[in-house]
Amino acid sequence: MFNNRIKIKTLLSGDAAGQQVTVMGWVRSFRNNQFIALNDGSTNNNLQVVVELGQLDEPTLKRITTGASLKITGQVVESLGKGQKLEVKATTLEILGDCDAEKYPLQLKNRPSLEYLREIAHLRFRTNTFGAIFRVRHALAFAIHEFFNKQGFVYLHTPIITASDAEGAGETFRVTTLPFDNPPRTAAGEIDFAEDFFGKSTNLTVSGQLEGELGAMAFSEVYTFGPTFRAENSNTTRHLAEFWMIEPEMAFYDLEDNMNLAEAFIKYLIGYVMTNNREDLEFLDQRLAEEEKQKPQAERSEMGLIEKLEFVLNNNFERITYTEAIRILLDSPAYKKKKFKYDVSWGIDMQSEHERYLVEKHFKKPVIVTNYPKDIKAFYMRLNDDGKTVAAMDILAPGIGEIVGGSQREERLEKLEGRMHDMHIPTEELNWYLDTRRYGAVPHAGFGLGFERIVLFVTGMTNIRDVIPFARTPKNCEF
RNA sequence: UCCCGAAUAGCUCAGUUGGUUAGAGCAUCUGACUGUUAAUCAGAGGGUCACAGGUUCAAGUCCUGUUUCGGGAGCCA
Repeated sequence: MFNNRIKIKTLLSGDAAGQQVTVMGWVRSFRNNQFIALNDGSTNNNLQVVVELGQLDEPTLKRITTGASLKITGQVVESLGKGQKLEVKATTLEILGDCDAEKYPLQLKNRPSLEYLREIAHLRFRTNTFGAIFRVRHALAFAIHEFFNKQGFVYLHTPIITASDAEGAGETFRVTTLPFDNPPRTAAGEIDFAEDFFGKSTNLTVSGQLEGELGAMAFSEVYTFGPTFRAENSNTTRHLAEFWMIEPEMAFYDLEDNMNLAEAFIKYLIGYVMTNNREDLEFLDQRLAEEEKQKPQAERSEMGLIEKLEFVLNNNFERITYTEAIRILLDSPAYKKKKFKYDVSWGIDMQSEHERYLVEKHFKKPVIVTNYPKDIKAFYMRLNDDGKTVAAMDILAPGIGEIVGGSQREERLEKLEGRMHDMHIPTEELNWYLDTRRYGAVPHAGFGLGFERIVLFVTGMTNIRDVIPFARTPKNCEF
């Protein structure tokens, strides 16, 4: 600590009885004009602060409201009450910031809904649910860097503003300083981006992969972890216009190596949180169980949150080829009873219902699907010897769907140019990318993992807007 | 963007077949009590029934449009 207060988590987990301490935090509840439940965000557990009757004057007492911030000094003592081992007997109490109870929109005893809390996202961190979620989110971010650092990867910052959407990963947000009421025009009447800030049309990145590959061709192993932007009009529980993505890129890796890394990576993240955020996970586990109770029997999940995470940790991900996946679907009772809305045949891009069947009904664990038909995958994926499929791999997680998308990259120049030509991707703009295939090309692979999706999976939350502090979605850019 | 559903007090929700003055719990305020654990008990205040039209003697309730939100689908991470 760099100031003279003690964090509530430290206080509660240590043997501090008898010590004189200073604590600061926000009031969660004030009972009996005597007992303050104080929280400072270090843990969901509140510290009980006891003030003697008559110790404070009436006006001060009235200012101790839910949400008010306090500085308290006092002695740590064994609690007389049953709810907690330790409590602090206040000797001085200073109100740092008042909180008008009549106006404060976050009255915890009202059991506010997640939907309501999304509207007051600036205050929702002060709830147990969002406290737990964002401490877990932090831990996952930290674990990501720890994992790659241990493996000798270089953290590469790829650009946020780029000049092309060559990957075709989605609609982009345009970046420009041109006046939109009267932009400069070319002789042909089109907007003249030569006059723009960068002298060309630019947009926010939809992926750092192509730049990541450049780094991998020197450092062998790199990863990116940064914001990504897609201007798709997606209104779902698992899409954001601004999200965070992790994209490792490894030279000398084939598809198999790529899968091994991805699986070890996900398990590392889960394992990290299981040991370092136990209390928060237990809270989220309980929260999920409460929520499941509201659902009809048939819709309830079979496993609790912690149980699910342990299961994933202790079992290998199922690995099947696309062709096998299609065969399983065609042989499934669901298909034979015509339960699928969309038809199944080799060559289709699997629909959500198909992926859910494989993951949630058939295998009941994460599944890695490999070797997809080339026609439904991106140009940079390595063409297999059969000429029909590419060395792609998607990891599908129960309840979330696609959590990882990756592939071995096409390192053979002629084949890559051929694919780009077939898919009408201009090679001139990507000369810098093609240079990696001209000068010392090596087999390499990589994948992208949606950060918020892994946070969803680990916290058991179901709406992606609840696992990012301030969600950006179509028609919503508050805060 | 498409399909389905919703919008009533600060929050969570009821509101019957269209019928008189709009209901509850919690929160808030006032008072009581004082080792409480979402403290408890008593009382009080609090409503443009999302918005705009329409049907009707009469609309929170029926119809149309708009907005926002939720769930599902597509796009994907």
